[in-house]
Amino acid sequence: MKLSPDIAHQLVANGIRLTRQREEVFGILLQKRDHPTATELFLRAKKHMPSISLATIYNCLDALVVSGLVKQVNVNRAPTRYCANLKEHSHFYCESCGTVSDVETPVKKGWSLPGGYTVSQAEVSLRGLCPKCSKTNL
Amino acid sequence: MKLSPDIAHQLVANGIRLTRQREEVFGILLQKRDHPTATELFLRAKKHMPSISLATIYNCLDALVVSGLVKQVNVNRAPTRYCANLKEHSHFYCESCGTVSDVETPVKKGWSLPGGYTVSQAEVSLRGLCPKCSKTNL
DNA sequence: CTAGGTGCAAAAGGTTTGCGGTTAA
DNA sequence: TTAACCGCAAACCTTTTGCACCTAG
Repeated sequence: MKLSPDIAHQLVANGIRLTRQREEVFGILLQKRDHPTATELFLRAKKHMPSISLATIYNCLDALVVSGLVKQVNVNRAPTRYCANLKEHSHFYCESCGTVSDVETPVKKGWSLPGGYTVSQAEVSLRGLCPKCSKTNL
Repeated sequence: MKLSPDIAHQLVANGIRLTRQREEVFGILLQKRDHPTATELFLRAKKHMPSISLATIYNCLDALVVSGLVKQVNVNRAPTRYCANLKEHSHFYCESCGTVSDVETPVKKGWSLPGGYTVSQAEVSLRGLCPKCSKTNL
């Protein structure tokens, strides 16, 4: 997992230390892009680092989010999920199999909002059936 | 609060009973369109119906959401909020004062998603500064 | 060396569940 | 009448917090 240089740079730029735990969490997020929850990350991290604690997972996630390496994704009525894809994209929650996948954002750039609102962040959440489940449900 | 005919029709169409508690919860949602959380709804409902319980608020919300009278709104890392505005719109979360307001959806209809995804629901969540806070922060 | 991070355990919300009594239809 | 619903309390799950020990810089 040769990612230290990148992550180190980003963390240092935000005055945050690089620790083995943060590397581990970030590495997992890069490995399998399935938007795990904090608890899922905890279980996976324990395989390589049995002594890691859930509180540390949350701490690491905060550090990674603050330094812009990771984004939070919220799906209705479900625990927060995390993702390391920083390109502009939307999240698609499959109502059949529950997976969350990145999809191309079906909207054009240039958000103009009447009424004096200053937009700093936009998130598009989609729900429906993923390609796999669309076929199965025929 | 003369809303029984509408709500009754919608509920009955979904095989759900009209109860005083559900009327109360729906009424509150219509009164002050500030996207309250379940706990906020509970506190407001208790003023007119002191014996109502939080579990009932959740039950009522489920019934209202299932029957399409109310929508759920999720803001990152915050409790679920509810809204009775069924027109197409987005939600704007003000990072300064924490209010959630309905705003015109800055995207055009006709979501076309490549790759075989079937979209059943789309939600656009925006974050930033509301008009009031934009002025204050000058 | 030492500020910041880790691990543990306990607490704090938000939400769900089980159950005896109540009520809309 | 009776299936659905209510209120209560306990359970559940995610997330936060406090604190002693540890470690990256």
